[in-house]
Amino acid sequence: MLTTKETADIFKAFCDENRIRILQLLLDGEKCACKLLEAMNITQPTLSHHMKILVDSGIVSGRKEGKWMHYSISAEGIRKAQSYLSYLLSRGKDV
Amino acid sequence: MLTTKETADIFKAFCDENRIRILQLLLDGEKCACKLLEAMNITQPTLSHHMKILVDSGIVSGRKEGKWMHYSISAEGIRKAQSYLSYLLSRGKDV
DNA sequence: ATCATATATAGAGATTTGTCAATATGTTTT
DNA sequence: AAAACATATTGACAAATCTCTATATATGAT
Repeated sequence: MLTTKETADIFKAFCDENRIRILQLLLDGEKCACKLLEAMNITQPTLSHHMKILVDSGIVSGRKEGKWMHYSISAEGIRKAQSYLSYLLSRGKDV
Repeated sequence: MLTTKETADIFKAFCDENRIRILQLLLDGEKCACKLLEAMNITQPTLSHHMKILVDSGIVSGRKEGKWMHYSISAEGIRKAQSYLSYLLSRGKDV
């Protein structure tokens, strides 16, 4: 079971538009930070900032290979978020 | 299909600790704003602010009855968030 | 060793978000 | 109509977040 803060932190990964775009880019598989960077209209340090939030939250996993960082969506992280939502649904009433 | 901003807005509902606590309180069913207020250590305007975010995002639905507002978790809203996560999983690789 | 490249970190400014006190709106009771 | 109560809105301040420039670190190539 997650704490209130842990839960909020996981979902923080999804509440910035640039991070949603990054996830969109990762949908078709692992990508290098440099590829993400050229696809987005932000500076390199800003990308680095967002990748840190995504990785720390467990939603994305990073793999270092030489001087490149390869990022991909982490099924395990997504499932953690999913199970919280299921938990809410399991007892929520309405519609 | 949701826009980037719509997606981010839905998840914004979950990224504040007080809102997670509110959802926790709503787990056992509909509650009046006054009940939420006495269970939480925030002022009435602050609660009102958070309820607006939760309702606007579709995660919670509100029902007015006389002078009371009754809030409950909206299954439909939760499902929208769930389906975005499923979408990420459907193509994400890794673990 | 030096240089070039990829990424991370530090620090500063701008924007957004959360919080409160004060006040407004809407509803019920007297 | 006035008073009492529940909730919403406004406006101000504080804290958190996003973004940038400058710089540091790490790796590979010359």
